[in-house]
Amino acid sequence: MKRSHHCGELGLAQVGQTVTLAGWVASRRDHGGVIFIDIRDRYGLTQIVFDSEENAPLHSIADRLRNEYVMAITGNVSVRPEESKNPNLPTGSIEIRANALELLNEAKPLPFSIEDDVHASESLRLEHRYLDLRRPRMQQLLHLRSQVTHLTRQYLHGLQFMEIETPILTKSTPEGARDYLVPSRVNPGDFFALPQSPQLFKQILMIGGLDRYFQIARCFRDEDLRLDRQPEFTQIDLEMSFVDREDIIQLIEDLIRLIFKETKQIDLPSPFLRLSFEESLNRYGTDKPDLRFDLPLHDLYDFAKTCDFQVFRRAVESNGMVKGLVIPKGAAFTRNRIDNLIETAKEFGAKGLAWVKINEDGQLDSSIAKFLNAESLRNALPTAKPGDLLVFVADQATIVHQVLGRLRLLLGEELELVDRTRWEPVWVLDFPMFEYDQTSQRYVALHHPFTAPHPEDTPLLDSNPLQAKTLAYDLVLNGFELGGGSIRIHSPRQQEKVFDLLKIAKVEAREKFGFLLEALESGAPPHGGIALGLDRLIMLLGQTESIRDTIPFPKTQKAQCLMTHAPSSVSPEQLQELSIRTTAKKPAATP
RNA sequence: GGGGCCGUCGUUCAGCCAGGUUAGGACGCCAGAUUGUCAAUCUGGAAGUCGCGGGUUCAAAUCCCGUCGGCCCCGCCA
Repeated sequence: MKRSHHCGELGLAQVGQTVTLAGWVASRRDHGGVIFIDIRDRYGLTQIVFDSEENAPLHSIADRLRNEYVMAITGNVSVRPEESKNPNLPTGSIEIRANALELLNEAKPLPFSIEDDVHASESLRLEHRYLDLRRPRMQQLLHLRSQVTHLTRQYLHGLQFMEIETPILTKSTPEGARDYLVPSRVNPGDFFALPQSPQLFKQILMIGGLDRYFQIARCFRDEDLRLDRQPEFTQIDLEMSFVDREDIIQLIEDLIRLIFKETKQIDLPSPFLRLSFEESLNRYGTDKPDLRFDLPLHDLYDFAKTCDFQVFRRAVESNGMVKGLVIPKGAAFTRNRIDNLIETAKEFGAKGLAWVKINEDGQLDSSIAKFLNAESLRNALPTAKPGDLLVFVADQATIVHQVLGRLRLLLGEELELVDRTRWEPVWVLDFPMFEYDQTSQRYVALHHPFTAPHPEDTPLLDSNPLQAKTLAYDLVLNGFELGGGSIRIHSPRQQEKVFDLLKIAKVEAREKFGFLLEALESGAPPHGGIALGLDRLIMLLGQTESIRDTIPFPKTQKAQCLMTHAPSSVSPEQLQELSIRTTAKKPAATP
């Protein structure tokens, strides 16, 4: 029995036809003389009727059907009695009156039932992912993912991009994330690394004259997991020659707008908003701002400089800052709630959190009342209204931004300031080239060491590297970093200078990136590119709360696969063949 | 490496704070009934070493310590 239709397509138009459907028993309602079976496949549900008066032998076979049995049925498409139509089901105005049934497979009782509002815990779902994947919601997300990669390929192919694969077994590089290592059997003691990104290879491709490259690239980073972070993830990775920053921004904006329009009928703004790194940090305390709500950080430098509150004055006098949030209707917060807010601020790294309530009558109620001059506070925060709560953090800039940036997000959620129907893409531009790392006493690249500086900032590499800005760009959507890229350095002299500044010794640079430096000396075109996090894009587009829902077989927070139980120990023979001895306490697997 | 929440029939929860009945509900499962359901219904039934180990106690799901696992966060993620 071969299926003639799928389970989501039959309607009144097919009434009278004999059809064959195949799928899983989604639900079974046994009324004695008549049995209703919902048959499910990827496309939908269709109700099958087994009537003992019409076909007694078949009815008694159907009596054996249980949830998730796999079957094929043949029958006639019939109009349902008017009062039995189901408006909630796309196929709800018809049913199939069965006249043949082939039981293709049985299923034992399941650990959880296949339904969209899952009651099962996520670990149970991951352990039995094959069942979880039968849920329409999971299938919908994977379909969305497939649609997005298809649109991307179509769009980029249309623009003369070539899809090119880069190695999965590659070279470990210093800096950046921890590498996943793969031992080389034929080179005892040597290791491949799985790529954190195809960065170097795509630059080499440009030098190779391939001009426009893209790849739906799997990337690996051996770092701890988060809600939006998996150790293996997928990037829409591309690189172009003879382009400037604007070309790439345009190209990506068009792609993202196309994806949102085609898959969700959402019109994203054109052009996307842009913020400099500095503006973003000053206003939102982060370089990945969620712009679905306002609640900006207010600078209180002038107020702090002249106020009587020592903590504030000392902060600005020692190169720190004082910033605050104006929390709408916050004056109604109980003392307890404010205390909790202070605790949270401390957890985020603040030494404390000063607060001022502006009561409805305009009177101030504050933890620092005796130091406050109401007049100068009003001047400093003209937008603050009666009924608001002001909170302040005084510290070094990084702390102030981190604490207030996170409080902003927290309050945005708690006070339901976030408009979930809004989509706020924003480019964050002009990142500094370097940060100074106190622990290692050296500069570190904010983006990566191949990022080109602004042409007008090039002299700063010699005079004041921390002031130099790059031609990097991050695309942020609703507070999630969707991707980032840059125009790359194509001059070998400039690349060496950056390695020098990063204190990557010449020998080391030659050893790790020698092929790149050499390639740069062989006629490298100006080039640049970007990588977009596909999983996060699907997570946002699909409006699901975890990146794991967008990946068919994700890892748990301990980077394990609950279904296959990977990673696992291997036999001593395997290890010996690879010239590897482990110091782990765990015994090796027995063969 | 650190902080927080959680772990009880197949599943999901209650019980734990204040130790003491036969550890209870719902869904699922099994059997029977049932010709218009679509969360079908009705009747009956089976099902739990309370994550694991140790301790306190006359007595531990409950209190204490450790450990394992899941999730969220910090660090980390150029």
